[in-house]
Amino acid sequence: MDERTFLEGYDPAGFPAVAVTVDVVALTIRDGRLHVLLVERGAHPFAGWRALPGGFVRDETLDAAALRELAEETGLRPGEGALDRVHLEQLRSYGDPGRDPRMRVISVAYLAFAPSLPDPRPGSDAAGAFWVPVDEVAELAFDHAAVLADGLDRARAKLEYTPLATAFVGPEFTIAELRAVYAAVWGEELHAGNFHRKVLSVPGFVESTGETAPRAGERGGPKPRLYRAGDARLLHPALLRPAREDGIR
Amino acid sequence: MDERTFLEGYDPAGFPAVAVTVDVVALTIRDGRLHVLLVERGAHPFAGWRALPGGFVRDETLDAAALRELAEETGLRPGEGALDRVHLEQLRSYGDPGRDPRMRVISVAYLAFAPSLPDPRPGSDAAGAFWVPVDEVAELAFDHAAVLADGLDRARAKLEYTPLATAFVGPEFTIAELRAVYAAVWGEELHAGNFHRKVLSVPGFVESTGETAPRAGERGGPKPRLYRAGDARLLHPALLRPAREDGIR
DNA sequence: TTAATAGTGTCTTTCAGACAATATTAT
DNA sequence: ATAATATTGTCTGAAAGACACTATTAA
Repeated sequence: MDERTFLEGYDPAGFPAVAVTVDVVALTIRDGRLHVLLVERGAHPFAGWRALPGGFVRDETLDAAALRELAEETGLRPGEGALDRVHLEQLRSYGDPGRDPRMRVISVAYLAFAPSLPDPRPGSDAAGAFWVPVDEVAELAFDHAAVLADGLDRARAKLEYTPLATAFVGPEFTIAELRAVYAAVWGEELHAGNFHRKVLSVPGFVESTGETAPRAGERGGPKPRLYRAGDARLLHPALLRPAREDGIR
Repeated sequence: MDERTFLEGYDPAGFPAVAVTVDVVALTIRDGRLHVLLVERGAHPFAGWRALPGGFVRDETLDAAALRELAEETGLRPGEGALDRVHLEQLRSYGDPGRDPRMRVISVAYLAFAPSLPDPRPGSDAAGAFWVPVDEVAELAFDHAAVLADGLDRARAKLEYTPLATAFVGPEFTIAELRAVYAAVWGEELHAGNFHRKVLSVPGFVESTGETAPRAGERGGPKPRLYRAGDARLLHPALLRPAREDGIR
């Protein structure tokens, strides 16, 4: 039997029923605090609970499914600007039997990083969606609390050795804005002077626009210079996080 | 309708047929070279091609499925030693429509690191399995070449900031053996003296057994001291890879 | 004896982090 | 004027990498 004959006679129904979903950990920074996009579930199971936005995968790539879910839950449309600047990457998959009471569901989780997005409007399959500060997130449906925790770990780690922080700010930004991103994600203040020098010393992290902001901050100070994201994909040397417990045992 | 009523009336067959598989990138070091476990497919599709070991997920966790596939393809049994020392972690998932000609298949890929394992014996659903040096791997079935590439990237990166290298050696090892792991995975020689001092200076990476090897190397030299893996889960400071192109653009 | 290896010492350069100084701007 | 901020300078200590040296052992 050659491969063609085999495929023609192949019966896909011979496998156990498994569903595949994508769930998105969408992060943004508002008022200097890290927020995550949550929805309130309108349907069973976990009706009334908060959850990560997500849904079943259709005839599309996993990346496309994640972007589609994000667009649906935020009410933003691809091609209209805001969504096109979102950084999207796969986080990991979750598939314990019993994580969804309906049936076996494997969820491919994604991480999304965006500059401050507008308040979402309810999508079709969510009773509501909203940005919640990550340190105020209580119980979540399914195993979404673990997914969120993994997503935050990944985000915190990636700030160290990639230029990911630039995904949280606009196309032009000041060093202080970049520092605010690190402070919000890591949850600790950074020394302004050392941070400034360090960012400028990493090749390809940021590049000067030659311009300065039209106006200084609300509490005075010189007009800061403006920068854009550079072309580095890895930071070398990295911006290491201030000494957490050495070598987590 | 409450949640119980909903679940009782729920019909899982209402979803499009999707299959979920696990594929394993199993790495080991033999004769100082990094090898990957491959199988020769006996069944369509891609009959006769080489592929990563893997198969459909049953009623088990994804981790368990990966370990089971690894056991089946190597002929090793859990609980008998060798397999219990294998380090297993999820890599990422692959789900492009069309990556499997039979139907929509989402594959959750795993990375496995093991000390030198015996030659595998053929599993039930593989015509054969064998260790292949990673730099001699040619075409692979499905999108497994990309999966392998991602796995190698991950392995190379994790050597830098985790004690992963100790998963490639036995329970007691010499600094030179550890250095050989780094050399094999990174594909470049490391300075023996600096490596030695560096490894010992990272807290929790290795701990001395107090013993020395009964015999020196084949080409002379003093009897090296023996070490075990320490309790660190992250290396701090990290063992950075020798200057690849700065900040891969 | 020879050659290779284990382990240590030293020096230079780079970088992180603490601290200080100066200039600029909103209020 | 005052206070806060942007940016740059200086200093110390840690760490990476180059190189050298000694002691030990197989062949």
